Amino acid sequence: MNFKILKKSKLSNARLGLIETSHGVVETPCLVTVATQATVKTLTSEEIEQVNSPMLIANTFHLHIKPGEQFLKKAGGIHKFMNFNRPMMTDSGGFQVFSLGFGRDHGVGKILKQAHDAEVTVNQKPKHIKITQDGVYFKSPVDGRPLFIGPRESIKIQQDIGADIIFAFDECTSPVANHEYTKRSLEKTHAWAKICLQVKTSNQALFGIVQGGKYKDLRIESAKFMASLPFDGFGIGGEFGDDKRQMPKMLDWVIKELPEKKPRHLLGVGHLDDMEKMIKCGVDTFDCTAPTHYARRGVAFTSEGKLIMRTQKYLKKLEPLDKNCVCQVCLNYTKAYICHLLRAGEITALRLITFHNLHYFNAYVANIREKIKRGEI
RNA sequence: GCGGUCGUAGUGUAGUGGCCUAGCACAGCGCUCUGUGGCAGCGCUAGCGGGAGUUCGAAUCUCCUCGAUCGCC
Repeated sequence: MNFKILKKSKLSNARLGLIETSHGVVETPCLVTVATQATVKTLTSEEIEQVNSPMLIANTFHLHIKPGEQFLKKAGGIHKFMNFNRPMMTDSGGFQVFSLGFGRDHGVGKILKQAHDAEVTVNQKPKHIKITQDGVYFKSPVDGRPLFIGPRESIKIQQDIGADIIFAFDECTSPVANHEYTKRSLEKTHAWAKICLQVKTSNQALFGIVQGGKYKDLRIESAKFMASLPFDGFGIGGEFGDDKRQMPKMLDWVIKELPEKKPRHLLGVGHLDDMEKMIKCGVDTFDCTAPTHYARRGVAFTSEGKLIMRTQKYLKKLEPLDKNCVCQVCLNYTKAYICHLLRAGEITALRLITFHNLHYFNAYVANIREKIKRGEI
């Protein structure tokens, strides 16, 4: 992988760049489309290209469970397996330490909407997983058999999967973790980061992940630590405070410490109203489930806002989801048809909305790139 | 015309005298979803066909009435 910076904004920390890999070149900033189980749910790989998704991120934990990295390696790697020839990333499994651990216990996501009673303290242990100095014991959601993933295992799996960019194994901490817990967790994440660098033998790009929760001292410490290591780029993980309006401030703490010449990936954040703020902080790539996840709940993103397509008010609307959109769904199908399909329980509705949402999100980011190009942000 | 069975939210149903200010499912409406769980979670709206009686108390018992359905003439 090679990263080139084409332009730096004079108004903000935003920048235009190119990530070059053996599977092609990606213009940044860009949204990385989520393909956890080697698929963008409901779409074929040909369709992923049609919605202009430049890069995908799959998941180590899920692919380890099925079909297994040994098989993926035999199949010629993930690109060949899923017939997708653009750049790909794999997430390390570190997010599952949170989502299957304290996140599940407390029913919280990585971004808190409001104050929460729960607190993660240093002596607390998650109910369903076990975190040790060496890694994490999970139970397979398929058959309950024990799974162990640490930095060595994660890198090994990611090498076999064969994405262009891989991530160091980390512990994504809960937004309700206190300072002491987060500090201890950070020590593990840092130790694991070094191990990841040591054990990697492939020529894949390896990104270290900055953690530290909402705590300024820890975020800065983590960013400095990761920056001191020979990573090819950086992930910014974990949570962003009790209120996502704080996110730009927290990104500033971190990005200030990261080397300018290397790409920065913001993990798991990217609602439409977040994008410009993040990009102005200097984020190059980011991934988010919103376009695809909302699509499967029947919600379409348009220039008129979020449309809940199941409601009966769309049953008779013989017009496209978005009049300004040029995607194949908007050119060929109506709200009435999509509404009918949703209410009839037909899976094609989910496909059509997924296709449109991704096209819409990708166009939205492309527009932000244009703004940087024109010197507007 | 006679006899039987049955009428509970939009739909399908639970409930056979007090634990029913009537439960559930789907539908409707609203909210949630950010390193992903397609068909989810939470909330709201909405009903005992109508009337009279028995009873301390009726969706539940009695009578009348309306409607559905089956059988017989």
